[in-house]
Amino acid sequence: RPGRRKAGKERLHGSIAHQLGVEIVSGRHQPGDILSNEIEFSERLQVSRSAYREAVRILAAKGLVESRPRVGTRVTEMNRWNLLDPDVLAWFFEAEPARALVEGLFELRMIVEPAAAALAAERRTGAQVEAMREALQIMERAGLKSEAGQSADRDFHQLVLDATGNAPLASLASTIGAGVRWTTFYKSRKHKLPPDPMPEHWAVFDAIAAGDAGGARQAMDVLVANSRAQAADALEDR
Amino acid sequence: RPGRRKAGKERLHGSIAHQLGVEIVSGRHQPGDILSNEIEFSERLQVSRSAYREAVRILAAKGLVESRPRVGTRVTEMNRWNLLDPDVLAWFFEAEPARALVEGLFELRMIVEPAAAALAAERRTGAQVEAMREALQIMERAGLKSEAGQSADRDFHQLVLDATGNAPLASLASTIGAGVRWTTFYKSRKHKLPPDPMPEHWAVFDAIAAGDAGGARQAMDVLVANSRAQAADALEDR
DNA sequence: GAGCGTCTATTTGTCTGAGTAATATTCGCT
DNA sequence: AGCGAATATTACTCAGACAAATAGACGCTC
Repeated sequence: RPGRRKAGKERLHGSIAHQLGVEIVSGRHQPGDILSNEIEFSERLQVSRSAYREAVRILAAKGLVESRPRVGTRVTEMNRWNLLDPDVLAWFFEAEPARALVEGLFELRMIVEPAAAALAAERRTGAQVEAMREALQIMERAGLKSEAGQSADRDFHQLVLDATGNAPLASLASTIGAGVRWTTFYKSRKHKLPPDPMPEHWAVFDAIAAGDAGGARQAMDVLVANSRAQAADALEDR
Repeated sequence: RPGRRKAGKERLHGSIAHQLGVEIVSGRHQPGDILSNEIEFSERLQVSRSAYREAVRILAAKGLVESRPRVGTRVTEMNRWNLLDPDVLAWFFEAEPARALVEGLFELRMIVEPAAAALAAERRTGAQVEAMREALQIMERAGLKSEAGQSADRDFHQLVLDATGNAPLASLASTIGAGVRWTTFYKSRKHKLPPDPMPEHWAVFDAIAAGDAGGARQAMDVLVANSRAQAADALEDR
């Protein structure tokens, strides 16, 4: 009972996976490193072997480690990691993520989200348009500093991706959502308060509502580019 | 010891996760369904509770199920699934994947790969160019019907993504690679033999080697579009 | 001395059975 | 009818044993 780390609502195996995951993505355990054997490791963590093993299964499912008899559990090469797994990404952001990763994620956003906005403009239903409007209104009222505002922001982007009717594309949302969360977090630490992002959001909305694919692409491009610029500023600061 | 399914080199927990994963993505277990409790399920499968539990941890790590005390293990809604997880995708393709999923994946390829090719053209190193050339030469010699040829095809696409220097983007490769594999599989079943894809591949290569971003984007666009068209044909057949 | 099969020790993998913790449901009380 | 406590069900955690796989050492053969 020595206060397991981050013991929120996570189970024991989950919190161990969490802890180990962070230690891996932050470089505390390098690729190629072999973790101590199950018995030793579980004893050091003061948990049963089963709990530890279930944690390892979780990490293995995300590509972070690989277990083999007689060898042990080895941290895999980074190119085998499932970087688009929501948990893995969250673990990256928990420890300070490498600059290259953040830039890579925004580059991916710049590729995917404008294209998604264009598809959404062509395929969105009326109900989806209304849901988007509502999200933006909440966002406008609550402001980006509040939890409700940030949540509405994420909802909006998720709604756009859902409106594409493309499940794999929408699946990127959780990934990208994590990036957005991180950005807004660091934004709030900056003295120079960021420009109001609402006009850009409404521009995206208007184009999607009007069924204007090209306009939606352009508007989303502007939106993500600004977000990216602010993240770049935040990266400068440290 | 009643011949576990797909008992290749997978461990017991892995093969159970595999089997259950396929049953879930193929709709045999619908979202919202609750799996029988651990004791009953593990007894039905004739395995220990630990093996079954580790399998469930794997599925939970990929977002397919969710376990809670007093409720059981429930299949989650599809929008929570990690569709970009290589295993999940492989499970989809093992059972016949829904038409919408295949189309969605190709749509995603059409968005991502041309953009990636453009980035690769700007950033590739000399060594990467040589590796790409080699892959295409192997592909040319071995032909697409052989395992070596298909492997070289995958290598080429992977190399292009690696050359972007963008890790999250490259992480999409395993996903997209799975799609490519599936396409070539069904292509080979079609009577009308598909057009020779080598010229398109060389066009992509030439543009990347020349550092021509726009040309690389265009060439990759053509390549993926053709692949998509062939997949569409294959979908027609069934 | 080189190559090849065998043997062994180490590690993960699997099994069993017990007890704990969390929580949806039920029941009784107000 | 609403609310609070008891209950039953389920996953969760633990402990200890045995099985299977395999990297590396060893010894044998030629």
